[in-house]
Amino acid sequence: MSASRTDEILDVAEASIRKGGFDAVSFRDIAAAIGIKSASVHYHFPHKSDLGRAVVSRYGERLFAALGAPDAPGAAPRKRIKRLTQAYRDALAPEGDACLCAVLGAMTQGLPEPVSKEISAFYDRLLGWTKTALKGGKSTMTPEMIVSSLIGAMILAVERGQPKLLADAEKAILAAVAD
Amino acid sequence: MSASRTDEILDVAEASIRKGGFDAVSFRDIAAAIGIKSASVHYHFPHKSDLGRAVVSRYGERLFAALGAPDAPGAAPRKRIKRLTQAYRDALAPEGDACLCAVLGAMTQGLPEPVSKEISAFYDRLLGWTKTALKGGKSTMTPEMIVSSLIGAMILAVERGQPKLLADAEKAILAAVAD
DNA sequence: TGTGCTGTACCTATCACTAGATAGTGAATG
DNA sequence: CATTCACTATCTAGTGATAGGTACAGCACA
Repeated sequence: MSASRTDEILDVAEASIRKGGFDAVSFRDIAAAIGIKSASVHYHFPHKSDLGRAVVSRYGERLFAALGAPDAPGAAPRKRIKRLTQAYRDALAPEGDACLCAVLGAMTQGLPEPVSKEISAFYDRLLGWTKTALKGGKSTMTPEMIVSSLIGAMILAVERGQPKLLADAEKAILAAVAD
Repeated sequence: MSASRTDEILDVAEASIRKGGFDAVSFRDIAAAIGIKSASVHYHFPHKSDLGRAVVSRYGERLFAALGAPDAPGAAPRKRIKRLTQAYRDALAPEGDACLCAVLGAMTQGLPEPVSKEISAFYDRLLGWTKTALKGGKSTMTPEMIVSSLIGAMILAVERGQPKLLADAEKAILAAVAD
């Protein structure tokens, strides 16, 4: 009912990617997980690259919806950046899997071009958001440093099994940003 | 001549992993790259997990050899940490591929257990080295923060095609460490 | 009647992995 | 000295499993 078939497929695909990378996704496994056949998955996403692109795209849409406008009036830079760090902590939360784009960003080289382009667009947008969000305040960290420290913290937090590492990164980032 | 067959295999495997993750490695491709047959690769590394473990293990040995003792007399903490950041920059240098353990760290969940154990041991050792290296000095960054910022910077540097991002991380780390 | 979605059945390619034969080497043995 | 033995490293040939992807039929609903 609730979720469309397309969304069901994307849900399973996203979870698989976050657990084991792009190659961990298989049409058969996705189909089995939601109770259809692999040919039906191909109907919605003819090629695997279509599926990958869609997963990344939806992930981005959701993230930026959660972040809100980076230049929303009334929100100070520190508060905006806090929304960003919070989003990363939320991404880690439920299963202890790494954020989608941390995983895919780590191995863009080996992905189908449509997917790596989509990842690239995601980071274009994320860095742009962060840059705008910092405007009007003072930061000792560049947008790139903020984002990369979140990526690294997430990866190490997952590997070590220590969510605290991501919280530490958040603290360091917020300490570097003043309104 | 120089390199043993085992090393030749590990060279190709490491390059493949760094480009496309663990699943990008195939016995056939490795064999073809060095002019033998896949069955011969299996002779040296019966299972893929053996190969993965060996790649990570050799990578670690080389890195720690380059880092030297973390408590070598006469070397100040700042200088020691600089060796660490330099090692990461060297790892990025030749091909623009990400560091092996950044890639594998990003997706430990989907790896054969022997490989993920080896990755875990690598980070145990790396964090231990960094902790010891910081002794006697003052740092506003924990060992975990130093390592995770290098991981994140390397991943974003590769994705963006901007090696400078890793240099920026180095600067920030060195600024946080005082003798 | 057409459109949207799912099914069955199948394709070819690739995967990790194995059995067993072959050739070369070096040391021990007659 | 010649032979045998054990070992190393490679090959050919093949296994069964799984991958992405396709052709086409059926079915429900408008």
